[in-house]
Amino acid sequence: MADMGQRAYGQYCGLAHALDVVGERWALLIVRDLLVGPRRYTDLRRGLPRIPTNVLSTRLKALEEADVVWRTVLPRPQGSVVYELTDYGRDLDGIVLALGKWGARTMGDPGPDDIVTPDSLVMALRSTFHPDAAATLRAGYELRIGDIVLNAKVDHGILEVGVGPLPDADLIIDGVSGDAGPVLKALFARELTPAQALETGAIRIGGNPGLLAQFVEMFRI
Amino acid sequence: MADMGQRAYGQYCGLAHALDVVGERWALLIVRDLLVGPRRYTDLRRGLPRIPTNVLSTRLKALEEADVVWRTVLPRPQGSVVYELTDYGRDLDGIVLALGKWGARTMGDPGPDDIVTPDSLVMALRSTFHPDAAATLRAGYELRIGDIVLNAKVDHGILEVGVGPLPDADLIIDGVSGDAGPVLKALFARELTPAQALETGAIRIGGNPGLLAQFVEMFRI
DNA sequence: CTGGATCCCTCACGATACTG
DNA sequence: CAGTATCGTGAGGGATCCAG
Repeated sequence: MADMGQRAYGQYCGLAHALDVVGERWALLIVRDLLVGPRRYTDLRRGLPRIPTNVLSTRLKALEEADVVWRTVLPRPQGSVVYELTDYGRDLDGIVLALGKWGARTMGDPGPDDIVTPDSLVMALRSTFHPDAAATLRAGYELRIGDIVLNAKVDHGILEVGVGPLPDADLIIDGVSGDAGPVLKALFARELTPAQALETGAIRIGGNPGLLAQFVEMFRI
Repeated sequence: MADMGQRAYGQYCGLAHALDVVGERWALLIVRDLLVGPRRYTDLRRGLPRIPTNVLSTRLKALEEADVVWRTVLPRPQGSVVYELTDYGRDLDGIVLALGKWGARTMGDPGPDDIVTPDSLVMALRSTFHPDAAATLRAGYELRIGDIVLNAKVDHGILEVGVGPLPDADLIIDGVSGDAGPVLKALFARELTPAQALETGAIRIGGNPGLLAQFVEMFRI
């Protein structure tokens, strides 16, 4: 803040101010992970392996000062530090989802060093969800992408996604290969039909197979 | 693009890719101005006085390559270069508006060197507009902020804003002083009532004064 | 082990001058 | 008008180190 004078955009404008707050490199990716839930410093590092630790701590401090992020020291038994979004920070939810959806439309195939993280997948599911295609549905899903396991519950147009398994899932979708990310993207972008994905072995399913077609219907890039 | 490998976020994620495209410094401010209309290189420089010219040309090239921006050379009589958004770029409209609205909520008072530009004001009006407060209204407005003149037309929940006067405006609002930006923000944030603004001389109005209260009703930070 | 701080190096950005 | 060229600086990248 103190040294922001030199790098400021010099405009009295809501967008310029927003970019002062969350426009710096890595900031919105930190927010993305915190939108999934409170995270510790080490969780954030794991979710953002390429972020330098000094940048992470600088961003967290700036976001805290801007009232986007909240830093809590858990009393006991761990005394550990937890970062979570403030109400103001949580108001970025729709923006992050929309920007992720916008970016997904021109996302090619992953580079050799590109990774997929649990938190980014949670947000990817949420950002591609079409409530109207789920208006009359109530079901639970478990997704396995590489070694990531997600749970998703749909209840009449409302989607909830989290990290971890769903024991009583109605449908289990298992992206078999290492490139399960592109497979999921191809399904959501309608470049691949569920039938093709099953035939080629790109995915395997468990539970009620009849739910797969509608599942894919609910998500669209 | 060629040298993006080093600076990439290393994540196969829609948001990360969006940030690769429009996440660099100045990029979204360029998009903001282009959302108002096609602009020439010099127009963009005027709207973003603090941007280094090499950064502007670098961004424009990258945005063009990412299919966000379109570069046209007008045939004649001017042969001048015009930048405009592609359909894909125009899909950022809602995101830019939402981010601007989000940022406006924590925007303090302008710094001594902060400026207000016509394009940023157009977007500020659009981002704070509440259609439901204008559902049954049809009216035209002319706003004068410093030496900036804007026109706004409301037609049953639809708002259109542009740069320039509106000869047959139903209401003319004139922010008198040099800090007309904060006055407008105070009005939209409900920190100042229209009556107070008139009494203190912060604004003057022409046309039908009865329209002022509803005008202020339509915009809210 | 978590939650950082510190160091060095490089390149993106900022400022300015200049050109077709 | 629409950029390119040049050069200095500081934010970001990468590795290591340290306190609780």
